[in-house]
Amino acid sequence: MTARRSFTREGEDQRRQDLVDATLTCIATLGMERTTVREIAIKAGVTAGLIRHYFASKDELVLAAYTHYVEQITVQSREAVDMSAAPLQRLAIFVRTSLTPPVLDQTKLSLWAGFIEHVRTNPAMATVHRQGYLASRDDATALIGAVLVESGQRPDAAILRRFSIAVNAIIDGLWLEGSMSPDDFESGEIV
Amino acid sequence: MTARRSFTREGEDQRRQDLVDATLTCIATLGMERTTVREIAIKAGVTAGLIRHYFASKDELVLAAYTHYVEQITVQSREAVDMSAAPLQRLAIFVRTSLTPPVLDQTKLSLWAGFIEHVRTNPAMATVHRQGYLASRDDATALIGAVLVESGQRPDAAILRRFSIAVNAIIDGLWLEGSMSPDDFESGEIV
DNA sequence: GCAATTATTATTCGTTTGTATAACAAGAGC
DNA sequence: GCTCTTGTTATACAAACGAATAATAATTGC
Repeated sequence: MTARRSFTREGEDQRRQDLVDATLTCIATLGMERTTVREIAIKAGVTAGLIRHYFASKDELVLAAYTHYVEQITVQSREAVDMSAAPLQRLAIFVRTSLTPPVLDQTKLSLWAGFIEHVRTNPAMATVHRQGYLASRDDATALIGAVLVESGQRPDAAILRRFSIAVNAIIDGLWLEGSMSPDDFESGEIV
Repeated sequence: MTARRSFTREGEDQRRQDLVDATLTCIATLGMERTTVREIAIKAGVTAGLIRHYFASKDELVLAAYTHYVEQITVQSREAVDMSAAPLQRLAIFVRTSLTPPVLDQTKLSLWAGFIEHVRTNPAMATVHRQGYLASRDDATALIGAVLVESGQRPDAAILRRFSIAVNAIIDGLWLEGSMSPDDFESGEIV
């Protein structure tokens, strides 16, 4: 009588990844408040109950999604940089990558904002965040150090630290403004 | 039988302000997700039903809270600046004010992040946000323009625009990093 | 092919949410 | 002191949430 939905069994890794992707899409488009397990399930093309089969709780799924998000960012920025040539050029590419789509994107901002609250209150989220941030700053520090060496200066640790913080801050700030009100800037003006 | 809570009648303006303040405190400490009308009511020292007597919906209360928040920021930064002397010094104070407590504060970041989602999806919130942002940039533009004039340069509109965007971005970026991981910076290092 | 396994669907549960309504009591006007 | 207004409390309600359980069908191993 009650015609059941037909379904196919994906592999475990595939399903988990589908659910993580659906979660990220959901947070980015709807915001964290309206990201419910039912909405995630719809986006992933499954029913809500399945989520509990792969993740013990919604919080655990969100943590997995955040972890994937952070990893993706660091991997992407490294991939964009490492094959190129001169130090200054590498730094320029690093900046450009951070300030053009798909990194510069309004939905990415929503994603980021949605995670913030959890980062502040959930220790596991905080750990993931911290590691991602430090990795990103290490990358920036290495790039800047290479530029300084190239220009003949000796990379003093304190100065290097200040430079990398400043570069990171400028990128973050421009990213923030660019993502928040994209209509206020012409294409390419930010870079 | 049913001993009722005793209460006193505050004036209308006072009550509305109390509810707005309680809402801001709630979002800042608990995050937007856990900011419920009941929690707000507890923080304001009233029962949940009263909220509907002053605000047609929770969304309307959140909008009122955001409006108050934006106004407070612009007023505070203007108050800190306008009495002082030389243009360059005024700009320095403007920057310093933006990067020291109470503006630089972890809970302020939560507040800000909590509002973001609503700004993107709620037109009324978007309007308030846009006006606040433009006002802030106008202030920065005026300060920078004065500095340029003082240093003998003629304030070209395009250059001025770029400078003010850059200053705003740096402030925002440093504010972001300082608010997010306060332990990573020594006191005063950011400024 | 057939039986065992388990990934997936379907349904249910208790709680919490925003909102609506009813009951009451504090303060104002006379 | 009494009545009237309305700010405030208390209760109720439907919807939605995360989670738990039961039922079923797709796949695997033989």
